[in-house]
Amino acid sequence: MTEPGLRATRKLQTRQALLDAALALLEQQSLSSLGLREVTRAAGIAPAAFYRHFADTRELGVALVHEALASLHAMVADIRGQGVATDEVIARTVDVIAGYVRERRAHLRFLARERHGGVAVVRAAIAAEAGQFADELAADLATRPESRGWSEPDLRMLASLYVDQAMLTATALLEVEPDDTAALERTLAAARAHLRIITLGRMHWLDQRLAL
Amino acid sequence: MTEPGLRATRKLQTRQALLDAALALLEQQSLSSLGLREVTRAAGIAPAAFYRHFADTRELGVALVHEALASLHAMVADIRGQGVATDEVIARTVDVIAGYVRERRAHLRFLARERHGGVAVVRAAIAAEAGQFADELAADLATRPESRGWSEPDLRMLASLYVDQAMLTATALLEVEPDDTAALERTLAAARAHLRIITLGRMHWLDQRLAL
DNA sequence: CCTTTCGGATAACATTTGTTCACTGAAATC
DNA sequence: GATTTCAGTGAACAAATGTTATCCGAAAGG
Repeated sequence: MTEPGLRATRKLQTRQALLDAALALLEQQSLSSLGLREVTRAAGIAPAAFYRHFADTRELGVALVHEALASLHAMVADIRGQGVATDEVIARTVDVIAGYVRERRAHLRFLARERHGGVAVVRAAIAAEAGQFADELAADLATRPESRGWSEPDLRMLASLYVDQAMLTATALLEVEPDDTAALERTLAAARAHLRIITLGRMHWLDQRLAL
Repeated sequence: MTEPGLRATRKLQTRQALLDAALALLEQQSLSSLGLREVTRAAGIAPAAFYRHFADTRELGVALVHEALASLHAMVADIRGQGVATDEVIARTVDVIAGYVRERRAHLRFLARERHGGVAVVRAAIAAEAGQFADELAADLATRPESRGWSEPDLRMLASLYVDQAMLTATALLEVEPDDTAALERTLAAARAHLRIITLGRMHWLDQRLAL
């Protein structure tokens, strides 16, 4: 394994500057309207230098997807690592989401905006990562005692519901003004209630498959 | 009440041409990158004529929101109008959503894209309409026998969960190729399962408020 | 130490953009 | 029937865009 090299690290620095500048600009617009010159101007480099790192703003968008989800992976691993009781899981999950919204607001806004945005490759990148998340969660759910009797596809289905719901909670939190504590608590309460309904449904999934 | 007038109807026609052209263009990009000239070109009128109808492309976006949701209101009223048994509701709901995706694909894609998109006024317009939907649904749920014992805020919470889930199902269907029947059926099955979990959770909401 | 590599700067280009202004001609008003 | 209203045209503008080619200088490699 070789050293990074001085030139390579400098290159990574300006690449990061481009990503940071783009992320800041994307709080007020979407990727398909993000201009190449706009980004280089904000990053403090010449327009032509952009091509040393990305061919497109679309390609830059894909890089942002991976950057945004790298930190999220670690965070989720944190929850499922420690074995918590079921009644704590809901509270802890919502707290973790809220913390992520607080700390990585720009990243999350980008994901929410581009998940159904105008750039196909970015949509695909996000969908792939979200699917992987659901896979990981399904594998984790399979180890829990509550999942006795659950088929593998059903667990995957449940996991995707949780992932979707987490994303929904996160985007709802994005709409809340960060210092509006009343609205924040209202949103958090709704998120907890939604999770509780899903958990209740999960508990009774095997009760009466045909009776419903 | 006066007649529409010949000139007024002609104006409405070109306005509609602008909306149609914009909607077509927005299948491959998002509103914040939609150009005024681009729209007028596709609609077949001079760029300057745009200002006779909208001040902005943002304003055009808001008009599109209302156009998209007008037809949806009628559709939802259709479901809740006829009293169907609970076990049919899930199947019918998913069918209606699937039908809407088939018939109003472009409108729905626009809504999904701009719900968290880069244009604040459009986001606000969509959020307002979605909230109204949840209100209507909550009022409808209150009349049903299954809702005995539910508080009003809890019904509102449940309604918003249903609305969110419907939107999620619709956007999932948008990602499916229209002629890929296998993928379509897979997506529909997942949607039905998700709805069933929520419905099960709803049935047991009052069971054990504190036990969870 | 000399040569190659390569991230970045500078300058120029053809296009496209939003907005304005004065205009035209047909519908509406009196 | 004369006059006013007004949706749409055509031309012009300054500004901004993506992309290319050429050059510079420092790091990397021999």
